[in-house]
Amino acid sequence: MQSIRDTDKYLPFQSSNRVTINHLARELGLAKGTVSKALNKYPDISDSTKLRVLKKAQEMDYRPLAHAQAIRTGRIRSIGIVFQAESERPFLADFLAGVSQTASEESWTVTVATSATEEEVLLTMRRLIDERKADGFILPRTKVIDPRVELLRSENIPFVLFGRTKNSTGCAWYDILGEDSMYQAVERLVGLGHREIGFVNSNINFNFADLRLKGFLKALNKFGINANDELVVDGVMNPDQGRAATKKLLLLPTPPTAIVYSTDMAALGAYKAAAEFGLKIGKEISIISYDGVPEGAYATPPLTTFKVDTKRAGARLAALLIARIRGNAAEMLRETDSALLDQGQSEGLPVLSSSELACQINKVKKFQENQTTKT
Amino acid sequence: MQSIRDTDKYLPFQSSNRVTINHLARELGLAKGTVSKALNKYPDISDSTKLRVLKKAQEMDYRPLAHAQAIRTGRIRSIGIVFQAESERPFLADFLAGVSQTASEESWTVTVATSATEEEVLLTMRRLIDERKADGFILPRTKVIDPRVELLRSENIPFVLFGRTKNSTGCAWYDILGEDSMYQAVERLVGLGHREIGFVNSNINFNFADLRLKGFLKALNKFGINANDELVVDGVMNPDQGRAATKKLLLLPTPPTAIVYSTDMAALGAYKAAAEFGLKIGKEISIISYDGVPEGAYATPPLTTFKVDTKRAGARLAALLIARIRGNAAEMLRETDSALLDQGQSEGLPVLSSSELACQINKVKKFQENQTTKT
DNA sequence: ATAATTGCCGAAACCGGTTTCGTTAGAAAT
DNA sequence: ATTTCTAACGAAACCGGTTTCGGCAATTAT
Repeated sequence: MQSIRDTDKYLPFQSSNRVTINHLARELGLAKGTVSKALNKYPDISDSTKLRVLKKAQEMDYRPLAHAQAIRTGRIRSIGIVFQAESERPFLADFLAGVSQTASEESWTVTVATSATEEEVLLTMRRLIDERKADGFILPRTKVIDPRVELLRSENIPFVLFGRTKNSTGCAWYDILGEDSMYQAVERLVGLGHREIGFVNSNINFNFADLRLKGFLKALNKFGINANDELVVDGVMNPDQGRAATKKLLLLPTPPTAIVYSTDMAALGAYKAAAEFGLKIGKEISIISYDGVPEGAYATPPLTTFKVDTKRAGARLAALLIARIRGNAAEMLRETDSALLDQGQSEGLPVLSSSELACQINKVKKFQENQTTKT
Repeated sequence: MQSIRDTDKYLPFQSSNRVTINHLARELGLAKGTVSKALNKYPDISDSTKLRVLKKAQEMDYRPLAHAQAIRTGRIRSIGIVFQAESERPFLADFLAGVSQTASEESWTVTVATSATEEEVLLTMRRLIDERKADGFILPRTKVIDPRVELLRSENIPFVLFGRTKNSTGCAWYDILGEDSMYQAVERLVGLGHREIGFVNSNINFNFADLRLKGFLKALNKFGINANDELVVDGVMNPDQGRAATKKLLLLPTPPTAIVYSTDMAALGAYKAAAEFGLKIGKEISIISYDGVPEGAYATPPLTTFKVDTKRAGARLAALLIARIRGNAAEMLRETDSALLDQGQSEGLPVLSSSELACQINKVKKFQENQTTKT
């Protein structure tokens, strides 16, 4: 177990010429309690005194110590975010920029931590709660059933979800309607003439995966394409798995001429799978995905994807969380947004029918098998 | 100016079943001061009492409030990082993972903020200092002359640089020897037969840019290639500028057959420039760069780059900063590492000589000019 | 004119820790 | 036996804020 406190000696505490509330009070000839109340806009302080105090405070550049306030108020004005490492890479930078921008505007700060496993995430959150390093949490990557929500609910700590969840009582959230994007992706592909459309989904433990699948199926239904279980793969979280999933779909007797991916990370694997079969993306096989990670724009051909404004997401989440901590009801703090199509060149008219595609893939496969047996 | 405190009402402070030092003391039948001293390993507490207190503390799962300690000690056990938005995107995720991992292990936390401009960065740091939200700072992207260093030095706040700086008195740092990588890049290109080698550098305000240029020039000198000022461009910070810089180099009377880029972000622009001139990267034009951002691996052909272990960098920086805050001398806290070659396919034997390359580029240029005048 | 109310501020308690200083008991020294 | 140390702990001050409570003066109601 970690030691309760660092035992090492610290740098000598600088005598610190900080302006404290005592300095202010002395300078103003007021009791420090009065100064505090004036700054905190208590109703029992006259407007003239409030103004005088405020002016002096600015003049002396007084800023209260966050942790000195916290000891009484219990609030440190800090937003907590615990990331589970690796899995959320593409988001992070813009997301944090959004969060911390809003936080800064309100004189709040952002406390981040990363943990390798879900269990460690919970432990880290517990530590942050116990040490009061955060007043509330933003929870990225909501799961259908999310243990973090249970923890925070039981501890009565405010939180906001990035993504909806199954049991939403007491939950505030911000979410992008990924299911709509999946619907539009299918709509677009159908419009181009595709009829056999595959779907590569993420791990269905994540709530967004559940929703995106629903959006995909809804579109199939709408456009009179009967859903084929074989054309849906899930559990795909990275390019490697995306490559495998794509190959699996392409090796079907009736392969899809177009594939929708629930994330760019999965879709990036399609480029490698396509290359293995000698297929040109945007020609023999069309793909559309979701997220708008920068890697997609640098792939050849550029990936057509539904771009999420992650910075805005971070900003909104921070605002919602602060509102939540200030006592607004969770039910009033729910927002959604839409992802916007970022047109690349990874989808187009089907140049091959499904059976022609199967034929060509078979040819390449045979050829490759010959190659390997020869050597 | 931002209000000194939020005036809004907060959620009612939960009565909080936290175990405080008072509970512990009562349970043990000791004075709370004694308990505190035992936990902090004061010499005037007997070993048996220390042990008894420690056991009870673990048993009751006591964890001191960070900010309650801070009010007396002045230390909140938090590492501050202020990013300047946009410019440092590729690093962030892994970097933060490294920082926060080390921080967690020591029961520290990480406070991050982002600001748009350099000025705002300084203001944000000042706020974090004044409110004591951070005990020290990690400074990413060191400049040759860095105002953040001045600020922290004058305030006597501990800090660690990611990257060296000109005036290094009192500075601790961790850095990757980018100059060595630039040297090796040239060495590699010369080995392949290139003699006309360009260099696209970042903004020379950044210290790493200064060093990388030196490494590049050192290699030219070593391999008997005389440096040509026209072959060096600087101030390139993103793909767009990288494209422009690449075009500029390729349009020279004697264009380089290979170009070294100080960052991947710059090199990614080369793909577009090459496409415009109908040149294949890795064939007619060779490029090598530095950083190892994921976009590079998904470009076609994959970018050959010197990959930096950013997570390790973050981890080491956190460790160094904590050591610094604990009073170790800055001069003892200096580490460097090397980037490792991540072999792609963006460099190869020169298939065209410089003059042949110039010829081909001219042809394409003429053709394009005809096209535009026609329409 | 007196009583009740209100506006406004000071005094002091409080938050949960850390640190200083004093005290006591037992051991060692004389 | 008395004095002197010393080890080990308690009591209380302290850190920089917030919040409760009480009191005084001026206003309003009766």
